[in-house]
Order: sequence, then structure tokens, then C-alpha cells
Amino acid sequence: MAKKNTLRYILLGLLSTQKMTGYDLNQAFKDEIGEFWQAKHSQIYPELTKMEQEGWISYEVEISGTKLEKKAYSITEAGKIELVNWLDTPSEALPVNRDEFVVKLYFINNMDDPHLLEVINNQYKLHEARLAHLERRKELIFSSQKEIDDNYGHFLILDHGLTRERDYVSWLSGIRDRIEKGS
Amino acid sequence: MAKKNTLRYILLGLLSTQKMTGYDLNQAFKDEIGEFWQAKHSQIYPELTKMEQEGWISYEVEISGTKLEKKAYSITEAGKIELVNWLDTPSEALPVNRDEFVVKLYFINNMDDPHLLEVINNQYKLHEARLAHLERRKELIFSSQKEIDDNYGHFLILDHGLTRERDYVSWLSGIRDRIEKGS
DNA sequence: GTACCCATGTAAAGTGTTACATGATTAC
DNA sequence: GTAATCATGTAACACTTTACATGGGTAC
Repeated sequence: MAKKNTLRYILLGLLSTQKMTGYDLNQAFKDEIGEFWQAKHSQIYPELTKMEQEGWISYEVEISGTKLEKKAYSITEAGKIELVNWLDTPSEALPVNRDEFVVKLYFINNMDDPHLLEVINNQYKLHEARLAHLERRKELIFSSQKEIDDNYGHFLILDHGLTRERDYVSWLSGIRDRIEKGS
Repeated sequence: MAKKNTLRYILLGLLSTQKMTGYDLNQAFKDEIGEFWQAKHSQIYPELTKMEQEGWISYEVEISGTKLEKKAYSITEAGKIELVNWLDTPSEALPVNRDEFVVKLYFINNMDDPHLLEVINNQYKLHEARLAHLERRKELIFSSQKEIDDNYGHFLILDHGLTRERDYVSWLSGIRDRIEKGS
């Protein structure tokens, strides 16, 4: 079985709607995409170079100010075909979803560790903060039905991230309650 | 910042309760741990060798039948210290949770792709199957309160995985309903 | 002038997957 | 005998992160 290289398809997908620089693409991973995929610029720039060499994308150099060069990438016809192929291919593998905290909790619980509550509270705060952040974003971006309809893909991804965080937080608080009651 | 190497702490955690071979450890990733961390034997065996060299674990060779050699690993005192340190260290980073399907959906939706429904149905089947599998496991393993209390760590991890799958499935069916209504 | 962001890259190392390899044991 | 499972390893490759490196633009 061939390796996935999901990153290049995500870049392709982002470029399918508009011209973007490597820097812009990197920013996209800090917003909605970032909830479900991450990449650093050190991975993005080389990938763009490879994709350009393979004819999936092309770029034009633009000048900001007097010297600063930007490479504005666009998707090519060949790239569009690759993108649609990817979109239409069923994602066979389920995500692995590594979660260090959950396995840690598994062990800490088995061991009657006195730091259990502390570790849980710490994680609770982290997820609560992310949940609050996502809720703010949702209010900000999707204040009306029109905005939802116009950016339904974005809405879906944000809504899914929100649900996931809500459940995580309520799962954690359930565990915390049980510990406090039991001790 | 140093790299994580979560794998070795998971191996340590598993070995903290009982002697296990590399093979046994590999099996553990197919059961409860596998929902939240994965590793192949090709990663496990070399890691065990390194951990043994660093004094975190030790092993005894046991013979099965007449020839077959097994290395039964145990955690050392030094290893126990490392494990507790890890358990007590707050997990600062939130999990990345890469999900190729979600990003795919994000793009496919933006593009009004005719395969949208098909792609969603495919994913729905995958998650439904995993959900059913987890539910069977829960019934099988945790049929009474006593079993829950005796293996609370395991219960937590399975319960969390179940909740996650239920939400995923209901999220997908919500999207499907919306598409069918809209078309 | 300086802090923060824009903008692009490379190098090195760590993590994870797939493929290659081999042989013993057990249940049918 | 043969298929499935037990048992252990290495090699090659792919993916991801961290660190190194450089320079321009903008707002205060």
C-alpha cells in the first residue's frame, strides 16, 4: 500500500479556492484546519516545491514593498484532477487518535497515584480553554444562518471540534467527581 | 524542548503491573491501549532493547517447548522512578488528532462534489463498525460493577473511546440528513 | 530603533509504518 | 501436514518536529 501524504492534498484543497503563499498556507493550519491536521512551515515549503516540480501547482513571484519576494501559488489543471481523485477516494483507515493523557490516566489510575487529581485538573483546564476558544470563534464567525450556509465546510469542522471538546471536558469532570466522592 | 517518546513510558506502564514479553506488549496495543496509542512490533522491540540498555527494564530468557526463547521483561527500580516522573508531569500539549476524513469533508463540501454522500456513507460504516465493536467489548468485559471497580483505568479508556465513536457517528448522520433533505 | 509580524528556506533528529526475514509451537 | 499464532528481530522509507538561518515590512 502506498503512503498517504495527506499534507499535499490539504495544500491542494486550500489552493483550489484561492491563490496563496506558503506563509498563508501555514497560517491556515492555525485556524480551522489546525483542529484536525497540523503542519509546520518546515514541512510546507519543501512540499510546495515538490508539488510545483510535479506540475500540481504553479507560482508567481510578487513583490511586497521594494524587495520582499512572495511566491503566490495556484493550483494547475493537473492538480485539480489529483484533488478530485483524493476527495473521491474513500478514507479506509480510521484515525489513530493518539492521546498521551488518556494512556497516562490509565496507568495513574491503576497505581493509586496521589497526583491523580492534580493531573486531571491540569488537563481539564487545557481542554476547557480550548473549548472556550472554539466557542468564541463559532460566535464570531457564524453569527447567522447565512454565514453557516456560505461556509458549511468550515462550520462542520468547527462544530465537530466543539462537540469533541465538550465531551472531553464532561468526561474529565465526571472522573473528577468520582474521585472526589470516593476519597 | 526534548522530544516526547511516549512509547517507552507506555511500555514502562504496562510492565509496571506484570512481567511481559515484547510479543505481549505488542498485543496490548490491539486491545484497550490501541484506542489511544498505536505501535508496531518493529518499533517496540528496538525500544525495549534501548530501555534495557539504559537500565529502565531488565529481562529473563524463558524457554517455551524445547527451543523457543522468550524475553520476559520487568521494570527496574530506576524504571519505576521514570514512570512516576512521567505520570506526575502535566501533559502540556493537547493531542493533534489528525483526521483525514474531516479535512476531506471540508474541501468536498466547499466544492459541491457529487460524491459527497457516498464518501460520508463509507465513513459512517467504518465508524459504526468500530462503535459496535467497542460496545461488544464493553458488555463482554464490564458486565458488573465489580469488574468496573477492579479495572477502572481500562473502563475509563473504553468508555471514552465509546463516547467518542458515538458522537462521531451521530455527527456523520446529522450531516447525511442535512444533505438528503437539501437535495 | 525596536518589537512584532511577514516571508522563505535548510539541517538534523525523532517518530512511525511497511516490508523483509526467520523460526518454533499449538490445535486441528 | 498445515494453518494460525507465538516470538523476535532488521532495513528502508515516510512523516513530523525542532532547531538553525536569514532578511524585509510595519506600527509604535
